[in-house]
Amino acid sequence: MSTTVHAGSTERLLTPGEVAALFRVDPKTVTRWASAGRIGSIRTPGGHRRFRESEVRSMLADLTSEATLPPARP
Amino acid sequence: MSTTVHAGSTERLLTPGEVAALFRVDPKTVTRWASAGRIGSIRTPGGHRRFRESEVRSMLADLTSEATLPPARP
DNA sequence: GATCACTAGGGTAATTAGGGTC
DNA sequence: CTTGTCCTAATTACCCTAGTGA
Repeated sequence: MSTTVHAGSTERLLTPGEVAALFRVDPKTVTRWASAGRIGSIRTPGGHRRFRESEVRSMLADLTSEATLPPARP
Repeated sequence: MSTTVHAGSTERLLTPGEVAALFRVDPKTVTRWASAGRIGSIRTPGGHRRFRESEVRSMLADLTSEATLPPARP
């Protein structure tokens, strides 16, 4: 089947180990995220998982979103 | 110059426990710093926090220059 | 065809988050 | 006002063996 895999697939896929290194977690944890549906995953014919780099980077963009810097007073 | 954050994915991350060990405080205290916006943090999909090593080192450097600087001698 | 690194899967400890209190 | 400690629930880390990927 020649599907339209040519257009938007310039997307780089990351392995569980690579994603784990970016988040500073164990590769098994990344697998658990995929099983829980917290992160999109693509399975190889053999059952291994691959993750979209753009999606992973979007999650990492959550920098300093804890507090909304209140008016600093001296 | 200031630290630019546009390529931050290659940044090494530290766990709350590691940061706590560096500052000699309780991990709970590190969590409070993050909640107060005193330190930047990245959240894993599971809700756990990760901290940038470079930022932590900068804060540690500030502590060193706080009172450990004797009169500079020529 | 054979080798090596990585991954899936399950099960059990260790960390962390969150609130409340001193 | 900041820190340390109490609790419970959730998330994560490390153990193993077999299969997949390159």
